Amino acid sequence: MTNTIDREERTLGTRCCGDTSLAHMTPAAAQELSDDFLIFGHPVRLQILDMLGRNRGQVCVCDLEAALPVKQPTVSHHLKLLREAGLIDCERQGLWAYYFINQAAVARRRAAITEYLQPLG
Amino acid sequence: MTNTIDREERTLGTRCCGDTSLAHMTPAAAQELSDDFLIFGHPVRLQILDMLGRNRGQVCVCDLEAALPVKQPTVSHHLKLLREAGLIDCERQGLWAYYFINQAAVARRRAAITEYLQPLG
DNA sequence: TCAACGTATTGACGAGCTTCGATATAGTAT
DNA sequence: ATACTATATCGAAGCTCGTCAATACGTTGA
Repeated sequence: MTNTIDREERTLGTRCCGDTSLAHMTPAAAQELSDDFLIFGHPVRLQILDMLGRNRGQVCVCDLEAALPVKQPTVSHHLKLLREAGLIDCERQGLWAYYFINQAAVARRRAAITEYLQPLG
Repeated sequence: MTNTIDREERTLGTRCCGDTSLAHMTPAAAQELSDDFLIFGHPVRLQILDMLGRNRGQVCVCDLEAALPVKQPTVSHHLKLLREAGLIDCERQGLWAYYFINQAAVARRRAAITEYLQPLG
């Protein structure tokens, strides 16, 4: 039986795992990855991405506004965040702005997220 | 060529996609999924989970505190959030509290996240 | 030119999150 | 008992995020 957890020898003032076996992600890597999670951490943004995924290339802001429980400035705000994160792009056509998913960018985020989560469970 | 995007016929005051083709996630589903993302949306929590993943069953709070850029009450706070989310559990042994990952819970979150992201890109 | 329209931006407000000092709780060693 | 230890909780301060009314901007149609 390898890797027996040996807690009996612990004395006060002693750290459990004294050495580098606790080596972990750098704070920078953790920060970057948490940003990857955070951009998906809002229901309105999830719904926007879902709608864009189901209606590729045909969705303008007024459509989103009609389907979402927030007002137009808020929709524009979340669209801007998603655009700055690189997850979506838009194409202006006259008055309308048609939004669509940047599939490559989403795939990259999904890969980073999966790579982190997989070893955990 | 199916699914041609037909933007020429648009007139003012008309929504692009008038019908149910925009059908999307329910707000409740979006809220629940965004919570799944949010619990991973902090660098300290990501580092905690990473350390617990690498040192199964041997990590106590003082170890985490030593490796993280925050003070002990903050570590305890994030541990509590992770515990309430079901992602980790702990086992008290004398003065020490040994934390470990709930692998099944992490796997469930990962499945929900992947199921959402996969169709997008 | 002018009014109506779709979208983006600004500014302000409220809510929630993160952090930490202080303190509480509970186990250990002398 | 007493002093010390490890962890949890409390309370407050600071900060970020989400929201929307008001407004700005650019386009369209008359």
